Amino acid sequence: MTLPSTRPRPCTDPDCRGQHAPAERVALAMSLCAARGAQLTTLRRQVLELLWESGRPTGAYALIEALKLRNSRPVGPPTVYRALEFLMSQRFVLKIESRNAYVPCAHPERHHDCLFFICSSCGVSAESEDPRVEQLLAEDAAVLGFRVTRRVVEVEGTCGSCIAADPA
Amino acid sequence: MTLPSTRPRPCTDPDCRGQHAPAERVALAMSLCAARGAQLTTLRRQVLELLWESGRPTGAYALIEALKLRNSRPVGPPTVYRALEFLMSQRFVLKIESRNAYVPCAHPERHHDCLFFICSSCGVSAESEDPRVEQLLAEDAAVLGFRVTRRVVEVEGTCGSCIAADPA
DNA sequence: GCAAGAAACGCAACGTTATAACCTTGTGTG
DNA sequence: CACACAAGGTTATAACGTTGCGTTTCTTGC
Repeated sequence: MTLPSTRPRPCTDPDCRGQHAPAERVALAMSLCAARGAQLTTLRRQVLELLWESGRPTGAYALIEALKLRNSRPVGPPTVYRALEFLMSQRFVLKIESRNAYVPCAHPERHHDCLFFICSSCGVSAESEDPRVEQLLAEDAAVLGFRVTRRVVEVEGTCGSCIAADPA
Repeated sequence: MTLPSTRPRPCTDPDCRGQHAPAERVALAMSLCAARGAQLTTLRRQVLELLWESGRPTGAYALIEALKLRNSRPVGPPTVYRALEFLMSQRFVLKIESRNAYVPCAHPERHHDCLFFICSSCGVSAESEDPRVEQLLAEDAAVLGFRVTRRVVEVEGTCGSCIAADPA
């Protein structure tokens, strides 16, 4: 399987002035790694590039297929999962739990919780954030005496483009 | 594998006056099915009972094992997945996406979105709801022109009991 | 430069979660 | 009885993820 053709992912952050072309995002990851003393190896960089080029949540096995095409030498599941683990530890990538798929994070330099809108029709996901939601979840957790380590917020539905294309 | 012993699941809804013992919950499901013209067959009822008795998110294959013990006659994965699909369609059960596991819903009679707090330490999940979160997500979706069909909100962390037991 | 240790990667096998495809059974209806 | 239909059984396989271990590559202190 080949990954879908390059498609810029929109940033839904109204304050965002960043460049979200794959090259810029990978360059940001490289500079963050340098600052953090982490190694963005060739393999890890390739996985991140593929995720940016895909434009939609992509499964680990699709990445394996794409790496095979790009590299001639095939890689196994553990290799890709380790790369994903690293990229997630650096917050360059996040997992969409409801899809068992992975997406690049537009703003790894900022520490925030992401919020995803995933289109059931075309498969594209839009990354967003809403500090008000984070705040409410923190309040609800406090009431329960619950210490939060991670938030998963995924909204499924139909994106504007698909509604326009097929107003069912 | 046997399921964990019976453990009442707390309802975090402050307005709740319902009885959450497994028997009461299953009885509610039966009456809702009667009203809806849906069939809560023996198998489907057993799966729902097991989920209520488990007290924590339970995987499909654990349910298969538990059904084997309870029934002598083993059931295959498709059978259990079909039962879960039915129970989810009736809103008696929800899936915890970040765990690939299933939990019974305390209030299938009300149409609402659930919010889960899942303890990484003991595995217990607390079901909650917060209309304010639903509202904010609806607003964010509207800005994107996105039509929502489902919300997944799962908060991972450490529950109060585990913090008290091991204040690391 | 070079040895020692750590980090990353390759590989085979395996474990877990979920679905496809097809068949059987039971039940209600004309 | 013939038929339609919903539910469940059976087999196989797809899809997702991990363990264990050996090898390579990179870094670091001398």
